[in-house]
Amino acid sequence: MNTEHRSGCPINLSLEVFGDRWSLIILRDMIFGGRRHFREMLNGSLEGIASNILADRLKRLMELGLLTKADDPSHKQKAIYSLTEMAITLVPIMAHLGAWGRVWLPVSEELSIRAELLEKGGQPLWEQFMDELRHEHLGLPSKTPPGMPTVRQQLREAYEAVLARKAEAVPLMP
Amino acid sequence: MNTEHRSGCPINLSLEVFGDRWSLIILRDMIFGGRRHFREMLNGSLEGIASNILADRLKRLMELGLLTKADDPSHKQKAIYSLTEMAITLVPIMAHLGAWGRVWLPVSEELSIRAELLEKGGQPLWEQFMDELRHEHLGLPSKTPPGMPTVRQQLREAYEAVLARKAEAVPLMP
DNA sequence: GCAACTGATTGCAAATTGCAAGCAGATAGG
DNA sequence: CCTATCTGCTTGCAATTTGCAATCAGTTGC
Repeated sequence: MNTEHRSGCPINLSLEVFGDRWSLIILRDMIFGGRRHFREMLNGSLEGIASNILADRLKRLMELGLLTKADDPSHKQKAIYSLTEMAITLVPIMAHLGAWGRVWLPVSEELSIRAELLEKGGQPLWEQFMDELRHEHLGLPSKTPPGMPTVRQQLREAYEAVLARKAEAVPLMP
Repeated sequence: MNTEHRSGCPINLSLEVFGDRWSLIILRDMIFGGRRHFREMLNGSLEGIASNILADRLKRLMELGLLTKADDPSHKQKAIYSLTEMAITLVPIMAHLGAWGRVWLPVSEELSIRAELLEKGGQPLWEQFMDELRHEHLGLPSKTPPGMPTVRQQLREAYEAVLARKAEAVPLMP
């Protein structure tokens, strides 16, 4: 890991970690999209990341301690990437970034519904989400009751509801 | 302003605004360091920004609507840069970034004391700080009582207290 | 007059990015 | 088997961005 830092300022050091155009996008897809494999991230990315950049950033994020990599038992060449606690605690920052972008930037409705939900849910929802991520990526026991819908499910359903409503309002095949 | 976006996702759009190594550093120095002039930012920057990059980013941040520029009456070639409301509402994000960096990255004590104070103060302190920034940069009437120390003063005093304590513990000139 | 200061700009080498193609090994279907 | 597809990842190359030093013209204080 690179130990040359521009300064010891917390904001600067945070920027050195994900102050580029791709690192946070990758983490976003892992956190909110549940992606764990190279191809999933490569093909599922809305923004169209290039494979060499993805490989480079995954390596870098591992060196920085935000991700770990393990073999996937289902396929000998498949690797599963997991978030570390360090990355999971980015959830509040993601929520704030989304909330800020929703106010000031030309977001699309279907892609911003998740940010809206996350903003309205506030700290308690973020805590529940981080708990779920710890269960999913670190194998910790989840505190979420079995019957309760997961945060990712809630986000997904809200997203699909918007899509359905838009499809009805402006039908592609009347 | 560039209108080509990679996607309408709020997080992506936010990253397109300050997903680089310098934009947020400049805003940090303006917000927390109170810098308003080109030279102040150029020479005062801990991280050593180059003048062409600074000029480019100031221009870009103006085009994006985060900064405005006005003539300084005291010097015909001097320009004063002001934060817009859009930039002022980044304070909570800065606070979270600082808090995260303080936990996970090798921050220096004297530079992280401000992040610690901002974290402990929470939303109420951020609101007061944003109110002060609106007064300073937008000319709005401040709601802060006259006798009350400003947030920037508090941050500055805490920073200097740490410096003084460290100087005593490890004196340069015994 | 002149040095210091103002917000920049320029030229150039180095690093980073984006894109397409290609890689070897693993697996699935016929 | 045999081939087609999938796996994570690498390579080559052009285009862009960055970092650094030097420079600029106008302004100010002395």
